[in-house]
Amino acid sequence: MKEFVPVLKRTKLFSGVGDDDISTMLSCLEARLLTYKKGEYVLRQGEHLSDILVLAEGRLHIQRDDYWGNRSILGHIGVGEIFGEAYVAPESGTLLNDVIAVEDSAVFFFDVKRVISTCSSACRFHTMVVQNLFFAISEKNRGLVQKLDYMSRRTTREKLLSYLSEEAKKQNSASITLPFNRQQLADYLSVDRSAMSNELCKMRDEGLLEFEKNRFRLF
Amino acid sequence: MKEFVPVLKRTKLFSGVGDDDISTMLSCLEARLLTYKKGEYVLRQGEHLSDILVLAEGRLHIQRDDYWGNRSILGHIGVGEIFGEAYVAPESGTLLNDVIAVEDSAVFFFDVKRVISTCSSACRFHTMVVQNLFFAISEKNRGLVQKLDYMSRRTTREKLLSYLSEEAKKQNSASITLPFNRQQLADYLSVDRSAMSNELCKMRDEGLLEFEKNRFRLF
DNA sequence: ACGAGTCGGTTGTATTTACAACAGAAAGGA
DNA sequence: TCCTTTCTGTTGTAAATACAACCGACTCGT
Repeated sequence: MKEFVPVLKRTKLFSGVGDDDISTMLSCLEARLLTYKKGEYVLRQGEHLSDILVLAEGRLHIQRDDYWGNRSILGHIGVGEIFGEAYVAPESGTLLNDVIAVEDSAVFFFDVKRVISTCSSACRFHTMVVQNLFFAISEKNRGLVQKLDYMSRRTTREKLLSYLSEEAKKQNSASITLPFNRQQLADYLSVDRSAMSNELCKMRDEGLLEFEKNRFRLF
Repeated sequence: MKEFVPVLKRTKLFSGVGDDDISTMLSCLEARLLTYKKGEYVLRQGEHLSDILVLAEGRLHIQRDDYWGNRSILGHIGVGEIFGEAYVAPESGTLLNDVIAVEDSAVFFFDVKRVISTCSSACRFHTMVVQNLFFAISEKNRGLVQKLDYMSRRTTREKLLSYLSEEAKKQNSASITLPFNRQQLADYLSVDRSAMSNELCKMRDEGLLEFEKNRFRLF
């Protein structure tokens, strides 16, 4: 478990906490480290959860199998990311998605009650971890609101424009580099890739923007 | 300010905290109470925010004016609700929406740094408030993920089915009562009302469900 | 240099949607 | 009761979308 302290140190959850203090907290929080082989389920839709999770090693997919068995991948979880935090409230409903290891992976489990109950003075940095957690969730929340904003637009063009103009605002420039290729962008905005590609070209022909690969410039 | 203690007592933020302790905490947290006339802005898109807000009195709209000045109402805030929590992280971006008073309103402002830094022993319940806040945001987070799930569907029918079946799961019955009328449901799912109405009737004719007003039964 | 695989753009068609306009039913107030 | 307003369903049309199929450019490993 100690071997992952350097990894934890770089996570949002333990940001600003020293190695020794992280080690101490792992015991204090009764952290558990579970490992998964490629293809195994880490979390299953419909379960209840009372732990905050942090990926220590490997890579995970967030996916959903709908009504008719169609599988869709909603997102990825990389090393150091926090997840599960949306389901740990006492009155919270069950998990809405599956989480699956796409590589051999290791996951830290922290009982949420221990995390948010500041304990004895032994953990000097416990308060900081609580704050880190709070801010991490807050930011995630904003990201979700943001995405909902894009997704609530009716047409592909509107979705693209709202996404691109927001990204331009964020990167503070009319020239922006997207973190997606076309397929990923289409997935993110929940539209058809070819229709989106088509729309992008129309917008370029109308002089609204230009692009090359994942670099865009807005006018 | 004290006059709103009974209101605060019933909020998620102060759930489980006694009247006297709430009064104490109002000072300790340096809470500010601001009032707004009908039509005034409480928050403006693009601003930064470092406070958690709780509506003490009145009613607010969350709205967005898009590119071309089209106004759309994204939601309502009722008495006792917490808002603003998605924007208070130090690295957080600016507000994504406007918040406007649709009635004369009163709003509590709590500086987030004070809220999540547990103070001296004077505030016995400070830890509980931090936990309350955490769980409130966690639940909000789940709600957003849920809505994203509906919205990521491509067709109106799929959106309806995912929403209705989830609601049936939540209400633990095939007969469910929706908290929306048709227009509100259409707004929630970001689809056209008449198209949705049409689709609902088609689904009824196909024997997938039946409904009367906002009572639905799934088959 | 070769072939496999990935990526982005294009096209055509069937499906789905938005939008506008209208009508009947229900609710609520004067 | 009558009038107004709100809610819901219906229809037609123009617009937008999904989907499938295909093509060329590019990358990468051998």
